[in-house]
Amino acid sequence: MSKHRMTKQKTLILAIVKSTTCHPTADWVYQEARKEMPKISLGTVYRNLRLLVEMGAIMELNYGSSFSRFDGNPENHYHFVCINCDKVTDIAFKEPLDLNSKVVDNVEILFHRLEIYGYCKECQGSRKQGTENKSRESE
Amino acid sequence: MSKHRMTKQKTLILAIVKSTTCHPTADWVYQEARKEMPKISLGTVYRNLRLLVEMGAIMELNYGSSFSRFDGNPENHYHFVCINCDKVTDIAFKEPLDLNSKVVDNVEILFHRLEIYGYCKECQGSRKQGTENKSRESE
DNA sequence: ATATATGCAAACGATTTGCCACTAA
DNA sequence: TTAGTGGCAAATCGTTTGCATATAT
Repeated sequence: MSKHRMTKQKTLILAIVKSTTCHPTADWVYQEARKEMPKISLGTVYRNLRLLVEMGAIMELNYGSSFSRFDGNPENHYHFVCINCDKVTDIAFKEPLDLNSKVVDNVEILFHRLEIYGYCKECQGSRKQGTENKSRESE
Repeated sequence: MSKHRMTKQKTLILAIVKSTTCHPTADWVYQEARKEMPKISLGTVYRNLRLLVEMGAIMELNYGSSFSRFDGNPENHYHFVCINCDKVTDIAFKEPLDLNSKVVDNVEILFHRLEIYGYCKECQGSRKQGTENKSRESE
Protein backbone atom coordinates (compact mmCIF):
# COMPACT_ATOMS: atom_id res chain seq x y z
CA MET A 1 0.00 0.00 0.00
CA SER A 2 1.19 3.47 -0.79
CA LYS A 3 1.11 6.42 1.53
CA HIS A 4 -0.96 9.25 0.21
CA ARG A 5 0.21 12.78 -0.12
CA MET A 6 -2.30 15.52 0.36
CA THR A 7 -1.54 17.51 -2.75
CA LYS A 8 -3.30 20.66 -3.84
CA GLN A 9 -4.93 18.76 -6.65
CA LYS A 10 -6.29 16.00 -4.44
CA THR A 11 -7.56 18.53 -1.92
CA LEU A 12 -9.30 20.50 -4.63
CA ILE A 13 -10.91 17.44 -6.21
CA LEU A 14 -12.18 16.20 -2.88
CA ALA A 15 -13.58 19.63 -2.07
CA ILE A 16 -15.36 19.81 -5.41
CA VAL A 17 -17.00 16.42 -5.06
CA LYS A 18 -17.97 17.14 -1.45
CA SER A 19 -19.36 20.55 -2.30
CA THR A 20 -22.08 19.41 -4.65
CA THR A 21 -25.08 17.14 -4.47
CA CYS A 22 -25.18 16.67 -8.22
CA HIS A 23 -23.29 13.37 -8.25
CA PRO A 24 -20.89 14.64 -10.88
CA THR A 25 -19.03 12.84 -13.62
CA ALA A 26 -15.25 12.84 -13.81
CA ASP A 27 -15.38 15.36 -16.60
CA TRP A 28 -17.62 17.73 -14.65
CA VAL A 29 -15.13 17.57 -11.77
CA TYR A 30 -12.37 18.27 -14.27
CA GLN A 31 -14.13 21.34 -15.65
CA GLU A 32 -14.76 22.66 -12.14
CA ALA A 33 -11.18 21.98 -11.11
CA ARG A 34 -9.84 23.89 -14.10
CA LYS A 35 -11.57 27.03 -12.88
CA GLU A 36 -9.36 26.94 -9.79
CA MET A 37 -6.32 25.29 -11.29
CA PRO A 38 -6.25 25.78 -15.07
CA LYS A 39 -3.33 23.46 -15.71
CA ILE A 40 -4.73 20.44 -13.93
CA SER A 41 -4.95 17.43 -16.18
CA LEU A 42 -7.79 15.03 -16.76
CA GLY A 43 -5.53 12.13 -15.88
CA THR A 44 -4.90 13.66 -12.48
CA VAL A 45 -8.61 14.03 -11.91
CA TYR A 46 -9.19 10.37 -12.73
CA ARG A 47 -6.24 9.24 -10.65
CA ASN A 48 -7.37 11.19 -7.62
CA LEU A 49 -11.00 10.23 -7.94
CA ARG A 50 -9.90 6.60 -7.86
CA LEU A 51 -7.63 7.21 -4.90
CA LEU A 52 -10.38 8.99 -3.01
CA VAL A 53 -12.75 6.12 -3.69
CA GLU A 54 -10.18 3.65 -2.42
CA MET A 55 -9.62 5.79 0.65
CA GLY A 56 -13.35 5.70 1.27
CA ALA A 57 -13.63 9.46 1.09
CA ILE A 58 -16.08 9.44 -1.78
CA MET A 59 -18.20 6.87 -3.59
CA GLU A 60 -18.35 5.77 -7.18
CA LEU A 61 -21.71 5.19 -8.80
CA ASN A 62 -22.62 3.95 -12.20
CA TYR A 63 -25.99 3.63 -13.70
CA GLY A 64 -25.76 1.58 -16.83
CA SER A 65 -24.34 4.70 -18.38
CA SER A 66 -21.01 4.42 -20.08
CA PHE A 67 -19.43 6.67 -17.48
CA SER A 68 -19.17 6.87 -13.70
CA ARG A 69 -20.55 9.42 -11.33
CA PHE A 70 -19.11 10.29 -7.95
CA ASP A 71 -20.74 11.04 -4.65
CA GLY A 72 -19.16 13.10 -1.90
CA ASN A 73 -21.11 11.12 0.67
CA PRO A 74 -19.26 7.85 1.19
CA GLU A 75 -21.90 6.38 3.52
CA ASN A 76 -24.20 3.80 2.05
CA HIS A 77 -27.36 5.45 0.85
CA TYR A 78 -29.73 5.14 -2.04
CA HIS A 79 -30.23 7.03 -5.26
CA PHE A 80 -33.20 7.98 -7.31
CA VAL A 81 -32.52 8.28 -11.02
CA CYS A 82 -34.98 10.19 -13.19
CA ILE A 83 -35.56 8.25 -16.38
CA ASN A 84 -36.50 11.44 -18.17
CA CYS A 85 -33.81 13.97 -17.26
CA ASP A 86 -31.15 11.59 -15.85
CA LYS A 87 -30.81 13.62 -12.68
CA VAL A 88 -29.59 11.64 -9.68
CA THR A 89 -30.88 12.50 -6.21
CA ASP A 90 -30.62 10.85 -2.83
CA ILE A 91 -33.57 8.91 -1.55
CA ALA A 92 -34.36 7.50 1.88
CA PHE A 93 -36.55 4.76 3.31
CA LYS A 94 -38.69 4.94 6.43
CA GLU A 95 -37.15 1.78 7.81
CA PRO A 96 -34.05 -0.28 7.04
CA LEU A 97 -34.61 -2.77 4.27
CA ASP A 98 -33.07 -5.58 6.31
CA LEU A 99 -32.16 -7.68 3.33
CA ASN A 100 -30.15 -10.21 5.32
CA SER A 101 -33.21 -11.57 7.06
CA LYS A 102 -35.17 -11.87 3.84
CA VAL A 103 -32.68 -13.49 1.55
CA VAL A 104 -33.50 -17.10 0.72
CA ASP A 105 -30.04 -18.56 0.50
CA ASN A 106 -27.89 -18.46 3.58
CA VAL A 107 -25.35 -16.19 2.00
CA GLU A 108 -23.88 -13.35 3.97
CA ILE A 109 -24.62 -9.96 2.46
CA LEU A 110 -21.64 -7.69 2.93
CA PHE A 111 -23.09 -4.75 1.10
CA HIS A 112 -25.56 -3.98 -1.63
CA ARG A 113 -26.47 -1.44 -4.21
CA LEU A 114 -29.95 -0.25 -4.85
CA GLU A 115 -31.08 2.27 -7.39
CA ILE A 116 -34.59 3.55 -7.80
CA TYR A 117 -35.90 4.67 -11.18
CA GLY A 118 -38.86 6.85 -11.98
CA TYR A 119 -39.81 10.41 -12.88
CA CYS A 120 -38.49 13.16 -10.63
CA LYS A 121 -40.87 15.85 -9.39
CA GLU A 122 -39.96 18.22 -12.20
CA CYS A 123 -40.50 15.63 -14.90
CA GLN A 124 -43.53 14.16 -13.15
CA GLY A 125 -46.04 16.62 -14.55
CA SER A 126 -44.41 17.08 -17.89
CA ARG A 127 -44.60 13.44 -18.83
CA LYS A 128 -45.65 14.69 -22.22
CA GLN A 129 -43.44 14.05 -25.25
CA GLY A 130 -44.06 10.31 -24.96
CA THR A 131 -40.56 9.97 -23.57
CA GLU A 132 -41.65 7.03 -21.49
CA ASN A 133 -38.37 5.44 -22.35
CA LYS A 134 -35.67 7.90 -23.24
CA SER A 135 -33.39 5.14 -24.52
CA ARG A 136 -32.48 4.38 -28.07
CA GLU A 137 -35.80 3.00 -29.21
CA SER A 138 -35.81 5.66 -31.85
CA GLU A 139 -35.36 5.34 -35.62
CA MET B 1 -39.74 1.35 -35.16
CA SER B 2 -38.10 -1.19 -37.35
CA LYS B 3 -39.29 -4.69 -38.00
CA HIS B 4 -36.87 -7.35 -36.89
CA ARG B 5 -35.67 -10.16 -39.07
CA MET B 6 -34.96 -13.44 -37.40
CA THR B 7 -31.51 -14.07 -38.80
CA LYS B 8 -29.36 -17.05 -38.03
CA GLN B 9 -27.03 -14.82 -36.07
CA LYS B 10 -29.75 -13.36 -33.90
CA THR B 11 -31.23 -16.78 -33.25
CA LEU B 12 -27.85 -18.16 -32.27
CA ILE B 13 -27.02 -15.27 -29.98
CA LEU B 14 -30.36 -15.51 -28.23
CA ALA B 15 -29.95 -19.25 -27.79
CA ILE B 16 -26.48 -18.79 -26.31
CA VAL B 17 -27.57 -16.21 -23.78
CA LYS B 18 -30.64 -18.25 -22.84
CA SER B 19 -28.66 -21.46 -22.51
CA THR B 20 -26.41 -20.34 -19.72
CA THR B 21 -26.81 -19.05 -16.19
CA CYS B 22 -23.38 -17.46 -16.16
CA HIS B 23 -24.57 -13.95 -17.06
CA PRO B 24 -22.04 -13.70 -19.86
CA THR B 25 -20.22 -10.72 -21.26
CA ALA B 26 -20.57 -9.71 -24.89
CA ASP B 27 -17.18 -11.17 -25.62
CA TRP B 28 -18.03 -14.52 -24.05
CA VAL B 29 -21.13 -14.67 -26.24
CA TYR B 30 -18.94 -13.81 -29.22
CA GLN B 31 -16.50 -16.63 -28.46
CA GLU B 32 -19.35 -19.10 -28.05
CA ALA B 33 -21.02 -17.93 -31.24
CA ARG B 34 -17.82 -18.38 -33.21
CA LYS B 35 -17.82 -22.06 -32.37
CA GLU B 36 -21.07 -22.43 -34.29
CA MET B 37 -20.55 -19.67 -36.83
CA PRO B 38 -16.85 -18.90 -37.24
CA LYS B 39 -17.32 -15.83 -39.42
CA ILE B 40 -19.72 -13.99 -37.13
CA SER B 41 -18.43 -10.58 -36.21
CA LEU B 42 -18.18 -8.92 -32.85
CA GLY B 43 -20.18 -5.99 -34.17
CA THR B 44 -23.04 -8.30 -35.01
CA VAL B 45 -22.95 -9.74 -31.52
CA TYR B 46 -23.14 -6.29 -29.98
CA ARG B 47 -25.86 -5.19 -32.39
CA ASN B 48 -27.99 -8.21 -31.68
CA LEU B 49 -27.47 -8.14 -27.95
CA ARG B 50 -28.75 -4.58 -27.98
CA LEU B 51 -31.70 -5.51 -30.16
CA LEU B 52 -32.59 -8.41 -27.92
CA VAL B 53 -32.45 -6.16 -24.88
CA GLU B 54 -34.73 -3.67 -26.60
CA MET B 55 -37.10 -6.47 -27.56
CA GLY B 56 -37.18 -7.49 -23.91
CA ALA B 57 -35.89 -10.96 -24.71
CA ILE B 58 -32.83 -10.63 -22.52
CA MET B 59 -31.58 -8.24 -19.87
CA GLU B 60 -28.47 -6.11 -19.61
CA LEU B 61 -26.64 -5.90 -16.30
CA ASN B 62 -23.67 -3.93 -15.28
CA TYR B 63 -21.89 -4.01 -12.00
CA GLY B 64 -19.49 -1.16 -11.74
CA SER B 65 -17.35 -3.10 -14.15
CA SER B 66 -16.36 -1.41 -17.34
CA PHE B 67 -18.35 -3.91 -19.36
CA SER B 68 -21.90 -5.24 -19.47
CA ARG B 69 -23.19 -8.68 -18.75
CA PHE B 70 -26.32 -10.19 -20.19
CA ASP B 71 -29.00 -12.32 -18.64
CA GLY B 72 -31.24 -14.71 -20.56
CA ASN B 73 -33.97 -14.17 -17.99
CA PRO B 74 -35.65 -10.86 -18.81
CA GLU B 75 -37.90 -10.88 -15.74
CA ASN B 76 -36.92 -8.61 -12.90
CA HIS B 77 -34.87 -10.53 -10.39
CA TYR B 78 -31.86 -9.93 -8.19
CA HIS B 79 -28.23 -10.82 -8.46
CA PHE B 80 -25.56 -11.83 -6.05
CA VAL B 81 -22.06 -10.78 -7.04
CA CYS B 82 -19.12 -12.51 -5.40
CA ILE B 83 -16.51 -9.91 -4.48
CA ASN B 84 -13.79 -12.54 -4.64
CA CYS B 85 -14.36 -14.41 -7.89
CA ASP B 86 -16.75 -11.97 -9.63
CA LYS B 87 -19.26 -14.71 -10.36
CA VAL B 88 -22.85 -13.51 -10.72
CA THR B 89 -25.69 -15.71 -9.52
CA ASP B 90 -29.40 -15.17 -9.09
CA ILE B 91 -30.72 -14.55 -5.61
CA ALA B 92 -34.24 -14.51 -4.21
CA PHE B 93 -36.04 -13.00 -1.25
CA LYS B 94 -38.63 -14.67 0.95
CA GLU B 95 -41.02 -11.79 0.51
CA PRO B 96 -41.32 -8.85 -1.86
CA LEU B 97 -39.27 -5.88 -0.78
CA ASP B 98 -42.19 -3.50 -1.27
CA LEU B 99 -40.04 -0.44 -1.70
CA ASN B 100 -42.91 1.82 -2.71
CA SER B 101 -44.49 1.75 0.72
CA LYS B 102 -41.21 2.44 2.46
CA VAL B 103 -39.82 5.29 0.43
CA VAL B 104 -39.87 8.61 2.27
CA ASP B 105 -40.56 10.94 -0.61
CA ASN B 106 -43.79 10.53 -2.45
CA VAL B 107 -42.09 9.60 -5.66
CA GLU B 108 -43.42 6.81 -7.80
CA ILE B 109 -40.95 3.98 -8.22
CA LEU B 110 -41.25 2.58 -11.71
CA PHE B 111 -38.49 0.03 -11.38
CA HIS B 112 -35.33 -0.53 -9.41
CA ARG B 113 -32.02 -2.31 -9.47
CA LEU B 114 -30.61 -4.17 -6.54
CA GLU B 115 -27.35 -6.02 -6.37
CA ILE B 116 -26.10 -8.00 -3.42
CA TYR B 117 -22.39 -8.33 -2.73
CA GLY B 118 -20.57 -10.87 -0.62
CA TYR B 119 -18.60 -14.10 -0.85
CA CYS B 120 -20.18 -16.96 -2.77
CA LYS B 121 -20.24 -20.41 -1.18
CA GLU B 122 -17.07 -21.47 -2.94
CA CYS B 123 -15.13 -18.40 -1.86
CA GLN B 124 -16.73 -18.39 1.58
CA GLY B 125 -14.33 -20.86 3.18
CA SER B 126 -11.28 -19.85 1.25
CA ARG B 127 -11.33 -16.27 2.44
CA LYS B 128 -7.61 -16.69 2.85
CA GLN B 129 -5.19 -14.73 0.62
CA GLY B 130 -6.33 -11.48 2.20
CA THR B 131 -8.29 -10.79 -0.95
CA GLU B 132 -10.89 -8.94 1.05
CA ASN B 133 -10.95 -6.44 -1.74
CA LYS B 134 -9.95 -7.91 -5.05
CA SER B 135 -9.72 -4.49 -6.65
CA ARG B 136 -6.62 -2.66 -7.73
CA GLU B 137 -5.15 -1.99 -4.34
CA SER B 138 -2.09 -3.90 -5.47
CA GLU B 139 1.41 -2.61 -6.17
C1' DA C 1 -37.63 -6.52 -54.69
C1' DT C 2 -36.03 -4.16 -50.98
C1' DA C 3 -35.37 -2.93 -46.49
C1' DT C 4 -32.84 -4.78 -42.87
C1' DA C 5 -28.77 -7.36 -41.29
C1' DT C 6 -24.00 -8.80 -41.86
C1' DG C 7 -18.75 -8.64 -41.81
C1' DC C 8 -15.08 -5.88 -41.57
C1' DA C 9 -12.40 -2.27 -39.98
C1' DA C 10 -12.10 2.17 -38.50
C1' DA C 11 -14.01 5.36 -35.07
C1' DC C 12 -15.46 6.45 -30.54
C1' DG C 13 -15.52 7.87 -25.63
C1' DA C 14 -14.41 7.02 -21.03
C1' DT C 15 -10.61 5.77 -18.52
C1' DT C 16 -5.74 4.30 -17.79
C1' DT C 17 -0.85 4.52 -18.23
C1' DG C 18 4.22 5.59 -19.44
C1' DC C 19 7.33 8.97 -18.96
C1' DC C 20 9.85 12.52 -16.86
C1' DA C 21 9.72 16.63 -14.17
C1' DC C 22 8.00 18.16 -9.67
C1' DT C 23 6.94 18.46 -4.82
C1' DA C 24 5.24 17.00 -0.21
C1' DA C 25 7.02 14.49 3.58
C1' DT D 1 16.35 13.28 -0.04
C1' DT D 2 13.07 10.51 -2.29
C1' DA D 3 8.95 8.11 -3.16
C1' DG D 4 4.54 9.52 -4.45
C1' DT D 5 2.34 12.81 -7.80
C1' DG D 6 1.37 15.95 -11.73
C1' DG D 7 1.05 17.14 -16.64
C1' DC D 8 0.90 15.55 -21.06
C1' DA D 9 0.00 12.51 -24.73
C1' DA D 10 -0.39 8.05 -26.32
C1' DA D 11 -2.51 3.68 -25.31
C1' DT D 12 -6.29 0.72 -23.85
C1' DC D 13 -10.67 -1.38 -23.86
C1' DG D 14 -15.48 -2.08 -24.38
C1' DT D 15 -18.63 -0.69 -27.60
C1' DT D 16 -20.51 1.66 -31.77
C1' DT D 17 -20.71 2.83 -36.60
C1' DG D 18 -19.99 3.53 -41.85
C1' DC D 19 -20.03 1.10 -45.78
C1' DA D 20 -20.55 -2.27 -49.34
C1' DT D 21 -22.49 -6.89 -49.65
C1' DA D 22 -25.66 -10.50 -48.41
C1' DT D 23 -30.18 -12.17 -47.05
C1' DA D 24 -34.89 -12.53 -44.82
C1' DT D 25 -39.41 -11.42 -45.89
